[in-house]
Amino acid sequence: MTTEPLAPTAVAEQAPIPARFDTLPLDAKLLRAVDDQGYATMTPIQAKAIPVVLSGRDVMGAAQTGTGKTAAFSIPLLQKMMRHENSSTSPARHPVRAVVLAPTRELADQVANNVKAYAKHTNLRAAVVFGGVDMKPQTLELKAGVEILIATPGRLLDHIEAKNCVLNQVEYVVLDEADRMLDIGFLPDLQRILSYLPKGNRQTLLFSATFSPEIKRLAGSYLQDPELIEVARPNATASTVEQLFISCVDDDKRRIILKMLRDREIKQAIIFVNSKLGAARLARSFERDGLRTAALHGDKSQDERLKSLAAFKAGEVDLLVATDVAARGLDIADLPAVFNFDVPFNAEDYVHRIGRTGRAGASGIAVTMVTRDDARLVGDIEKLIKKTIELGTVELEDDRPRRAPRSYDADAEPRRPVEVAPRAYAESAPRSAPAPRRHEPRQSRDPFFDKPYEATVSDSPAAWEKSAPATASAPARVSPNIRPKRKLASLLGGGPKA
DNA sequence: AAAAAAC
Repeated sequence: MTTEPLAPTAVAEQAPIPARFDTLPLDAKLLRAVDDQGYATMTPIQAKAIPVVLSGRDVMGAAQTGTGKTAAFSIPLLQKMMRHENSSTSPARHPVRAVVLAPTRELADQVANNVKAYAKHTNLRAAVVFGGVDMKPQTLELKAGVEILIATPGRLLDHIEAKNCVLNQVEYVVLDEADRMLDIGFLPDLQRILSYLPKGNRQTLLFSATFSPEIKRLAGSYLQDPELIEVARPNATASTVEQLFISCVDDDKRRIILKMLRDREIKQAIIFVNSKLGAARLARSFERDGLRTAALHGDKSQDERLKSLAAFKAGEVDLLVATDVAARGLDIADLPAVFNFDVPFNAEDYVHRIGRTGRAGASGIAVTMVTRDDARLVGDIEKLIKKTIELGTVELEDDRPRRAPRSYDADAEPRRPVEVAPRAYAESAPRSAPAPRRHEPRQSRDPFFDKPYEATVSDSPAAWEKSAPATASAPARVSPNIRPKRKLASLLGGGPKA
């Protein structure tokens, strides 16, 4: 019996070599499309789920945000459907065989674009239908024949009842964001849709990053002999997202966000709020601050919604102020940060909101503004994700008379008193180098981004202006990521109105 | 306390 410790190298964990897509029994047309997308190796959920979906089993799949769930169901789905692939132009030869449901229009659109990309070398046809836009173009597409139909529930029912599509040959049903699709708000529509599908022989696939025990139980009644695939504990947040709570008062939220954007040199961020009106107002406020801002919420026309999202994805705006319409599924490449201006009412929504950053292995930061009234919601979140999140404060340089402090934990024993000045979170940085952590996208779209920038800890507009590198050739910049349309001093002077 | 999803 030896007690000799193993050499460190001997116990060092060998990272498993990720399996490649081309080791799977997939048609060359699909492998080519996957390769076209730039993917070679599978994520854990893909490696586990694809063979099971191919085997024909029902699946309930849980994996963290940003780990490739869409590909995990759409690639094997297409593979199975290719067995009856045909090049006929007759609509009758292209009956709807797969229905994919998503909880928001933008997500349905995104999923459809993904499915179309994977299907592009096949003869399978995919289409998306969602509300808020003219039905006619969708109707024409449906009548021309579509094998894979991606939809939001309401508009799909509209088309079914208008007899624009027939679902009596559907073999596959996918619920993306399945726990949302099964919750009380969607369940009636979902059940009606399912009532139009043939009984029996159907493969059902449920995917989400969050599954409550109740939803899991409910989901079981929609599945036959399902395989439960969990590559992480359900409700786990992505490990690539650094999370932070900031104890504050309502009046300071906006300026704290501005300060953190600047101190951490955050290029782009989604700011989540709990109401449509709040989103519209906050977006206007950031706009007045001179920041390139777009709003995304359900009171906007669908045209405006799609434009806001497209402008944000294109980097034409830096801030997207959104309600929970943007909480789930949306894939915005290399988004460096998410702010919760309001703590979400549902802890699950917190997981999804912060999952807009830190996707596909990129790093991200998620900052949640917490007031005293939010104590219970914060508790719910930490319980759900089984994690305690660092709670800090951000000092604003501020001469204004203040109301009595009402920040979260103001009276309690400070839980984790942290000064969120730039250096407080640079754990890896030595004290002598108090540089703020930078959240660089993998590919910088901003030629100014890597320019040296002297961070300041001041929140005063005057100091903010001073820190801007002004040259004759380049316009004055307050930070590499925030481009003022007007002088900030004239905008921020006096701070926000109560 | 809200949002989302059909017209």
